[in-house]
Amino acid sequence: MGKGRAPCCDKSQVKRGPWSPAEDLKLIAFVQKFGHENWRSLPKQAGLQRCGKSCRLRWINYLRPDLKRGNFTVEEEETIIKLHEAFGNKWSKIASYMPGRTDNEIKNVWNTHLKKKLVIKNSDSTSGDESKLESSITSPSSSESILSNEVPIKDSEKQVSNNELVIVNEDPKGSSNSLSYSIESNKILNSAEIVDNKIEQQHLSSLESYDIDKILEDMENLDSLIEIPWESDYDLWNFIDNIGSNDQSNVGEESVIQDVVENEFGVVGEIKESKNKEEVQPKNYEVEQEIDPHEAFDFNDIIMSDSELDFGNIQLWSTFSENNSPNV
DNA sequence: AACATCCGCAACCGCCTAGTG
DNA sequence: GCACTAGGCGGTTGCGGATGT
Repeated sequence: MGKGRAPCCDKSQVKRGPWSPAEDLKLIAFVQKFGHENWRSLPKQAGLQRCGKSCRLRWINYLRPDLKRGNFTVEEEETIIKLHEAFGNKWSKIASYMPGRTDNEIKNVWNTHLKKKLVIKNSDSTSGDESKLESSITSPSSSESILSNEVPIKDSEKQVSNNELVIVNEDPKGSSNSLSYSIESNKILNSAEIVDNKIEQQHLSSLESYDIDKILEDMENLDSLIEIPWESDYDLWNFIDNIGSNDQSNVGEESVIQDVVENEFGVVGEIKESKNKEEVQPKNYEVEQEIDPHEAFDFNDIIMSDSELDFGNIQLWSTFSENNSPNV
């Protein structure tokens, strides 16, 4: 071995830059089936021309099903500020106290919003107004649901609006361990997020005096409370939604994607009404380059019955069972 | 309308650390 | 204790959309 650190992979052999939907699906499908015990070997096995690190990052920061997505709430921002006071730039540490948020996301929010805000706040501290920080990144709009993943919470923890329906079955014993969720009218809502939000609100309300022990305790409880379903990704779904409605390129791959979507995610028919057809091409996605089929694993392998799936805590929106109201 | 600038965020880079032999 | 590997982490970059001129 020569001097210096060996590169984690051969940069000339791997694709870089934004991930395509097809790459995402391959990664998701592979991780769902085989897990990610070895990121280094994963790309080759999954038929991805990506560095293992890149796959790991993509999974952790974007594809992981338990990600919350959407804008940060004022409470979350305040939590970040408090945790940053305690831990400094230990983003992963901070992220560990904020389920559904990634260290990268928190880091970005800090660098782009909160740092500036704190500077302003400090310079204005003579004004004496120590009221809550006004969130510049929180969209208050209640008209968004699936797009922003900001799901308004009603007292009953059930959300029924227009064509959207989420059923949250509360355990009559109060353990909150059983969740059900539904997809109606081609819209998907993340019920776990509703519960997540509720718990977080309780959790945050207990944070007034910033009790780290309390946070830790809640976090432990959180792990046992929530089973998180596959969370829809707007761009991905939007892309998939429009597969077949545009040009006829990559027809084979599109049909595979469609199969995966229908068989694995339990979604049939249109996924979402596109408000604006100019949005058809998702932001930040590239046109997928063909991957050598001899290198790639057989995509059909990943299309399996629910009984074959064992994702532990990570669960896709699996095809509904006979009674059409699956329990997670 | 065209161009310049700003801003947010996904992705990359390289160092650090833990695990293993 | 050392060498090596892979995963994790924090800092940084660069693309693309939003906004300003």
